[in-house]
Amino acid sequence: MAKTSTRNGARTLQIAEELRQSIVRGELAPGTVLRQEDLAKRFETSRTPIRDSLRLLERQGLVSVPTNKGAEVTLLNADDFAEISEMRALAEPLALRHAIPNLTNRHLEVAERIQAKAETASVETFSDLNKAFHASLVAPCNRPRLLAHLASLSDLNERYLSYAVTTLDYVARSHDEHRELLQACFARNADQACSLLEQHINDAKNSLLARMQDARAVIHDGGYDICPS
Amino acid sequence: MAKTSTRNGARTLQIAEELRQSIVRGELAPGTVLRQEDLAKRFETSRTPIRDSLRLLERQGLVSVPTNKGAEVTLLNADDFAEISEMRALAEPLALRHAIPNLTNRHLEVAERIQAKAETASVETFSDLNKAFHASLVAPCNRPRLLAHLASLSDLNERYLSYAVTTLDYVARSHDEHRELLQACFARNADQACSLLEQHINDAKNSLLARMQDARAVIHDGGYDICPS
DNA sequence: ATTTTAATTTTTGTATACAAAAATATTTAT
DNA sequence: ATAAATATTTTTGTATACAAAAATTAAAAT
Repeated sequence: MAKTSTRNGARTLQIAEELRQSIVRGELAPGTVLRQEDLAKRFETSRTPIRDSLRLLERQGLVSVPTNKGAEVTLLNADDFAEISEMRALAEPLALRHAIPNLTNRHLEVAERIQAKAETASVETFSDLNKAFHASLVAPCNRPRLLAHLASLSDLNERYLSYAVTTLDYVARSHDEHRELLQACFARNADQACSLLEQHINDAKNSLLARMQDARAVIHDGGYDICPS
Repeated sequence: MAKTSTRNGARTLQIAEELRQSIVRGELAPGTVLRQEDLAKRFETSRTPIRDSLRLLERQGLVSVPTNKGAEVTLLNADDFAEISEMRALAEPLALRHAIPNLTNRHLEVAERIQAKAETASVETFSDLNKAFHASLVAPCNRPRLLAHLASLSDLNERYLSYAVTTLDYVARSHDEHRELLQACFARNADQACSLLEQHINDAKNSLLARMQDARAVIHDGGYDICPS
């Protein structure tokens, strides 16, 4: 929270990153209105870098910044999650297909290590490591725009994971699927790897959508948003 | 250029839009450094809204805004164009598939009218109408994130089109493909429409890549960027 | 003459002050 | 008491001033 680095320019990025984590981890609930003055106080700075940070977060789809109104942490809902999953299921296998010819064993060992860590990790760090695992496999695809697109989708996905991964049945299956995917990558079997990845993303979608349906049924029947606050 | 509306907040969006057009149309060449003070003078405002605008354009991938350095109109190169085309070839047929069940004849007539206009349009307005045609077909897909993604890719694509569409052989083929695509949509033949759309995007990619190769060979053999300025 | 270093200028980042819009509270009329 | 209108407060948008970083120019050393 405190001002650790006073270097010019870096501050804005630092604030954006801290806010990003707060949002992704759910500390800043969906629908929360972010007052510029409050944030300025929290980060011991003026409103100018705060406004810059909010623009960066808007680009990542984590807040909406309507003119003349307070910025708002974007809401989560089932349709949105389904859409994000659909886009990932399309784009990530493409990236993996291009990455596989460039994947060295070193790359795969890094992915393996991340996965091992994820399997013993707490619920809080799971979604972070899950994201890192996916990123590590597609990283060598040599397509910066595609990677940026996936990173953005991955961040959005992480938010939903943090919210919905409270029971561990999905997590166990996810680990199995990651292991299987790793095997296909080690074998450099592009078709199988891409197919497994697509399935994995769709599995996650279906599991979480089912959970969201349940949660909705319990909390408020008619509503739609997870956290209308 | 002049201040037409002084309403609070709207100014930033207006500036961003005007800059966007300048960049997409090529009036602001790739690699051009954008000085905040210069832009402030041009738009008769202060640097604050200029900085906001630059952030918005950064989100659209039209400028890069490194800290403590001047913002720069992003460069164009063949790899980048190929990547953008690849992403469009994947995402746009998906959107079309979801749109077709919702496509009314009204929608298609609008698309037809845009296409008719495009066929008699000047080179300057062609890329604009081309973008509008594509947008009109996928609009009813009911997936806001996917549409935003496509809009962003479409803007980037427009830049390349503006640069490379100087001869009209590609334009003629593009018109044919658009007409064929429209027929498939009128027939509500989703498979055919999606396949035609994918082909159309790949055709455009190959045509323009070939042109870029030629241009490169003429202007500077070793280089890569179209406009290294 | 060339390279390195230092001084200067330019440009961006941040803080603060003021203006415009939105939200809230108050008053007034019914 | 309720609803509409008005006044007040709060909050965002913009302009300006100052600080820090980068770029440029000038000077010095080799």
